[in-house]
Amino acid sequence: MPELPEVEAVCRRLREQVLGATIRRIELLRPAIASPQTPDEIRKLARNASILAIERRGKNILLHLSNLRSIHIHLRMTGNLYSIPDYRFPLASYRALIALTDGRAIAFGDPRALGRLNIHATTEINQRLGTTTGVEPLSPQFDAAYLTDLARASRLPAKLFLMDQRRIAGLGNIYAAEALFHARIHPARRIRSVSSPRLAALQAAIVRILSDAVNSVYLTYTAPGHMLASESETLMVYGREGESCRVCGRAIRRIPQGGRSTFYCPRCQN
DNA sequence: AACACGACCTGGTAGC
DNA sequence: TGCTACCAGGTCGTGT
Repeated sequence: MPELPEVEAVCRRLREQVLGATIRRIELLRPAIASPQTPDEIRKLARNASILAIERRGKNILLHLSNLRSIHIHLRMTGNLYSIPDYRFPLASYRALIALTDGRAIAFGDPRALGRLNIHATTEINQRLGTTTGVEPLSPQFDAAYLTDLARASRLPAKLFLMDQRRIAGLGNIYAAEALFHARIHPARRIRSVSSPRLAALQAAIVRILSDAVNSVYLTYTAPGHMLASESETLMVYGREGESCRVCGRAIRRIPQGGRSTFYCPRCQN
């Protein structure tokens, strides 16, 4: 579910609420989310550690601990994290609880249970994420020239190119489709064949869409199952198959790409 | 090396 | 009502 803006919102909220807190115990209500690590292992690796920093990298969340280890969480499709005042009455969708010494807890809610929680040495995690997550699209490093270089080196269709976390980290199915609409690029078009001005427009669209979403999502992304409500009105193509394009009026189309649905306007995007 | 595809999970909804 | 089929914001492992 969550793409970069939602994950960023989760991190900001956690920073406000649990930065500096000490972990008393981690309870894995669904042990498989940590596999191959066991609940015992997870408990031992986090015991009595405090949360010194909370970092987002792409869609990954890192809780850096005082014991040189980090809790690595990926929300996948339906995950969410929020601090709760009392962990004695967990919801059925909770997959893990990080109990804090002050009595509160961080709940890892995830109806589909596809999310992940692991703990490793911080250096180890850094190493792994270094190879699996690419540039931060909201960092200064991500400019038109950077995107153009990436594009010229790829043979992928535009949509799949944007979804590849090793190149650009944080775009998912919704924002990739939206960015392509704003840059007027057909999602099936090979990214390397897109003109430089269009790539510059794409870079600008990515930054603008993600920035806007980070700000609006931060206000609304709280309870589980409550995500795109506020922005669904501003989506131009995602989830709008058969509805008319907000720019030209043509019917929005849906095509499969990489096993997922891609939405686009057949007139505006080419 | 660069794909496609199933697996991993649950819940909601459309259609019969 | 109840069943089935399909869909969902992500990633990984395996196969061609």
